Amino acid sequence: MDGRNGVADLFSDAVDLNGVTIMPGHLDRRAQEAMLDDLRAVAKAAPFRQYETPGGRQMSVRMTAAGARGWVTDRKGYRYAETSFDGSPWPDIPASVLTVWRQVSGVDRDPDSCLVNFYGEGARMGLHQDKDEADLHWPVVSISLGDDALFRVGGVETPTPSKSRWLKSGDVAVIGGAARLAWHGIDRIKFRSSDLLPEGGRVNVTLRMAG
DNA sequence: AAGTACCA
DNA sequence: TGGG
Repeated sequence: MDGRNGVADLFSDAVDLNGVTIMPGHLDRRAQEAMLDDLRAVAKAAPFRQYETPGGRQMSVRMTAAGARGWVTDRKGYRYAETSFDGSPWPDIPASVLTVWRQVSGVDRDPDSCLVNFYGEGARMGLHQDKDEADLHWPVVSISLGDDALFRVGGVETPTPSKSRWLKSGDVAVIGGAARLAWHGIDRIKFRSSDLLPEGGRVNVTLRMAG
């Protein structure tokens, strides 16, 4: 085991960041625009909202989801929920998003959860582990759209030492294998560094098996 | 418990 | 700006 995801070998320009595989420029502009259209439809059905952490602090990132389960948080804790806060089921995961999972995840089962995170000006996400999923052997796939984002990846046991890299629109990352529980976060974005979103900001899509 | 401030 |  070299600490990378096996799928990295299929992509010649893959970059390793503490065991997380990044595929720069995986999606071309046309694919990014098509996916963004699909995500706007998701957000229309299940609007972005700002969640509160169990400690009572507001997250700067706005979130929604698609698929059977979406991640939510409030003062009671983090959890996956089968409905959004208004009680309606999450929209279906768009086909454009599932296509990316099938290309890079290295597994033959489709994800049941697609989290959609919007980073406006000044938004960030502190270092954390994705460990609320029922079975931690499935990978997590992350797709970046819009503004550049400084992605930080630490270790599996501890957040530090960490390495960082600027993610660009169209980059795809796989958090799996030995790095599945790696600490990771977004230090900051370069607001309006991309013109994909006319309103500015970054959309991050993550695919996973939650249940 | 997915937060910031702040330091070099 | 990177990092603890």
